[in-house]
Amino acid sequence: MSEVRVRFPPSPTGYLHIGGARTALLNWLYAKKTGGKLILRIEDTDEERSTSASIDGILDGLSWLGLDWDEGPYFQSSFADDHCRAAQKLIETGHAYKCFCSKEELEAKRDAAMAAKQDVKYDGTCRNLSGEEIAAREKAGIPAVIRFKVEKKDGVVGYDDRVLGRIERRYDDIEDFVIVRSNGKPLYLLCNVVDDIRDRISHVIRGQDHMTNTTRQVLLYEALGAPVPVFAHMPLTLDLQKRKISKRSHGEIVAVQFYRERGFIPWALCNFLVLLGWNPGDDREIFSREELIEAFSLERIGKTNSIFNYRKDDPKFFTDPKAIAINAHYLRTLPIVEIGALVKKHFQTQGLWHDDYDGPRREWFLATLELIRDRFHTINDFAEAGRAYFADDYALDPQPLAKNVLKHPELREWLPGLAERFAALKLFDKEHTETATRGMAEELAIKPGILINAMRTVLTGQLAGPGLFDVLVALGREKVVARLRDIDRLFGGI
RNA sequence: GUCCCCAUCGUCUAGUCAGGUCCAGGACACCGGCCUUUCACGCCGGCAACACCGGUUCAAAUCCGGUUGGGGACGCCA
Repeated sequence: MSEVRVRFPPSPTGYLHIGGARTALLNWLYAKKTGGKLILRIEDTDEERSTSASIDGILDGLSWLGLDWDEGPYFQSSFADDHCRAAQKLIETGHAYKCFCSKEELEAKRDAAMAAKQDVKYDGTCRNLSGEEIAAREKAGIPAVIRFKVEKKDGVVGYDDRVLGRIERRYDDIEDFVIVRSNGKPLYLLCNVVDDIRDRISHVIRGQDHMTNTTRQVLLYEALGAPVPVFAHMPLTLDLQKRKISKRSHGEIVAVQFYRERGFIPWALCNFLVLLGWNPGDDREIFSREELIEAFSLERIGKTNSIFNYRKDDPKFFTDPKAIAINAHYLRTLPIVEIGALVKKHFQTQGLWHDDYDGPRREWFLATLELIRDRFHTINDFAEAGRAYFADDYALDPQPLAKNVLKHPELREWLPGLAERFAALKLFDKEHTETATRGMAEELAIKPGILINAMRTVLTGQLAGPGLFDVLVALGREKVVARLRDIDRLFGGI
């Protein structure tokens, strides 16, 4: 068995979206699994829509996801000569011909056929022009495209799909498709095959939306005298209305970049994406890289399209709930130093980072992340719901403020009083702060919960959080005392 | 209209190739309970699906046929 070589060939016409990321991921996994190579090739032959910003975005997205490649990025546009030579060869060997039908004519015919609910295949007008007829048209300066000449014969062309099984299509059902534009630029169908041959691609893993391309491309491989690679068509990812997910209709929610901005852990996103249309055959759903590579196989890719369960404007879930759940799982189970590294990056962009956190305060920093991470869903939560641990400009959630603080005006006395007790404590630790708090509640003949819940809200801005006395220790005496003394500011507005 | 693919809980899916161990298993979400000064985590429990109709068989989610439904493709886009 020769070397496995797979490729990811994005067209740089937008950002990397999760469908593309999923394709890249599966190719990457197969390469890793087999010890093969992943080739990255930018398919930029549509010069009008290709942008360099898009190329950067795709490369950034892949890097962020941790999907590395072994060769490339190659640029399809730099192999234009190969593509043209292949087209020329196809004409010379009788596998292709020039077609002088105008775009307008063809469009008119196609529209008419569609309207009449007829088949819309090319009618073969130029298929059998004589040498003289061709010469005459060329002399007259009529622009021509090059079409592939599909053999007129009974039978089928087919391939053995590693996911779907044997796929066949009758020659009769395949029209003479265009492989070179009238401006001389070869089209995707041809370029893609020529590049895959040159790059010695052994397995083509791509979406089911390419299935009709594949049968035509098999014809090209054969005409070009090249071995046909193994194909594996993966199911598509659809939205709740069962439409293909796309930037145009779904916006940022399908962009890898969006998940990066919202505080996703890169591998968590990969883990979620691989489960859309693949499973290991047992009940596992969480995989380390190594585990996933070990478990992966093309045969376990499903045949059924899956739905990306995202509801626009859902107040509770900003994306597919399962994606969030997987991310949250990683957030609370990854080694805390890994979380620390991710939080550091985010804090740096938020102006919350202090170099101390990598130095003398490192232990405190990591312990605090450990304390609060259990109820967070994304890395961004550390700077939002967790802000009070790292800065003084944290927001107070109005709901708990009303419920836990403003409801008890006596807290204007109690909390500063408690602050003084804390200030006087020999040791500011869990045990002593708890004793002081409960002691005061007893003296006041109130439930300790009143003081505890009030403190949680005042000190963290939140309704809920870790055990309060852990919070006190994490914040440290200085901040706790200052925030409790300053209680009046909260009542100022009433 | 033509061609191709697909069809199990709301969603992701196991089971289908080698029919019985499946009155269908897991996960997410949802609902209830335990734990807890709060919330979350964790644990326990619940709700919830074999698209339909025929056929084959002692036996069908599983095999066969049809119907319906969904998706994809039908560009001088990739």
